[in-house]
Amino acid sequence: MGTVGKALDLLDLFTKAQPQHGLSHLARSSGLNKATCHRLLTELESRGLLEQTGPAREYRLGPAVLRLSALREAAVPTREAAMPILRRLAEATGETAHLSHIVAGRLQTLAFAYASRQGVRVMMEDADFLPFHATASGAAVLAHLADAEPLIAAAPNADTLRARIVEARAKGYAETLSTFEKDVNSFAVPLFDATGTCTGALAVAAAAPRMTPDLHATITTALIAAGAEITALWGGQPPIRTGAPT
Amino acid sequence: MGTVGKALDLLDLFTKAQPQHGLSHLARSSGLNKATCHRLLTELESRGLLEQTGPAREYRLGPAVLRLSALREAAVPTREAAMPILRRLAEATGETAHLSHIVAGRLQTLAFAYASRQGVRVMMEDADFLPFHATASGAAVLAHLADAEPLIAAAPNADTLRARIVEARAKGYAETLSTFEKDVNSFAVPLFDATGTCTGALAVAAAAPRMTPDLHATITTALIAAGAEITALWGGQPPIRTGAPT
DNA sequence: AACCGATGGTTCAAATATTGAACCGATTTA
DNA sequence: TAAATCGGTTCAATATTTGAACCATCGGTT
Repeated sequence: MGTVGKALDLLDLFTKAQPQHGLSHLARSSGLNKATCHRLLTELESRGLLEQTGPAREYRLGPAVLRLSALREAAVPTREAAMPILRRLAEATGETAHLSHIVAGRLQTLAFAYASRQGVRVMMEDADFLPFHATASGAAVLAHLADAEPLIAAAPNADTLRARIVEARAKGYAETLSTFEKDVNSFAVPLFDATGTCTGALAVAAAAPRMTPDLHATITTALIAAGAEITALWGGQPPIRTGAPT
Repeated sequence: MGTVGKALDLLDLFTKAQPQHGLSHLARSSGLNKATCHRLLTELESRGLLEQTGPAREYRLGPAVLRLSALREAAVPTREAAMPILRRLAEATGETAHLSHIVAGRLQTLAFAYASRQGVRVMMEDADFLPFHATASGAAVLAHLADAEPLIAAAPNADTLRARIVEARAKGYAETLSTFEKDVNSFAVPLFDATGTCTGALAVAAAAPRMTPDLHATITTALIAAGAEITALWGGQPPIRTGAPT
């Protein structure tokens, strides 16, 4: 792996839960030598991707990332464009909707929306990574990804995951019951870009105790419609169904 | 300069005006060898900071930057927190307000807001860089920056810039008349972080033909108030006036 | 006050990754 | 058809990165 790869890996250590890190801590959790780590950090800092805070000299993400994301959204309005649809989906179903994107082989949460009417909500964190093997979004994506096999095989629950994926292909949406989080039923559809490759997922996470056959139907139909809308908005097209009857 | 610095410099080539670049073009405008450039690009791409588009194989900013910026805003809500104040400032003055931030020795536009009532607006691009020597924001910042001298000396108009800075220190705001853009009068105040260092500027850009003594007064008072508000919001404090009478 | 174990940061020879001219095949232009 | 792009690759020469050991400093214990 090249030097810049190591530097960029350091950025992955910054999360919602841990937005600040000291030098030694970063060196430990990245496996890099302290001196190496320090050099990479200062190099990232000099470009504004990181900054050092007050007297503790901890590192956190810097203001340069704001420019990059503004440019990305201006060039490819992935997030902002999808937000209204996401909000509508949350309202229509009365549950939490969220959008995720495949980034460097991982599933990254991009955005989410709550239904205003519910007191009990399934809470989400954006800017975090979702495990492929334990989420409906993961299954929806794996069902339509080109080389999903290695990812599936690597999962701790490869068998049930495989079953979930087969089901997702058949029904058009993936479903998990209290898998990633207890008492949360999740439903997800894949999203596609202009080349027909699956690049993300749209999901609804519902509180399990509320679930009824009616709500199930409401969610799945609204979800499929919203998914098609976002895919269209991204200039995308669902892939041609292979093996369909003539 | 280290390798990661070169890689990060590549990111600077992506702008609002030029959001996509081919390999050869990037190599040329960065001065890097094509092979080197290609390696750096693929490394950036592997982490999702860049992505390659369709058949032309051009590079553009990737979805990973969205995660970084979401985390940054969650940890340090620079932009979102200031937006309401920025909008209020635009409405109160009837002109265009904008917010910029010092990033790696440059002045980066963070956000802007237009007044709804005006047909003629001073237009802004966010996610771009402002020249220190030709903008009110630049002068406001230089007036309160620790080691501003080298930047001032490097300016093509060091003398008039120096005068503008002295005036900014005295009045509490900086002013430029048709400097950066023709027929635009700009006003700016510095913003400070918790350590008392100047980290950005808040500005109002007004259409020169509209300018009257009344409007001038409206703008400067609203600007100073809004600046103090944002500084306070950022947990900042204006520096202690040195050399003030006892 | 001396000691301990942290912290952030620096040094420099040894090891390793980076570099760049030349090359390739594929398009596009003349 | 030929010349000139384009994106991408190769490999020996080279310059950069690496990491153990080293400071100085801090905060808590004994």
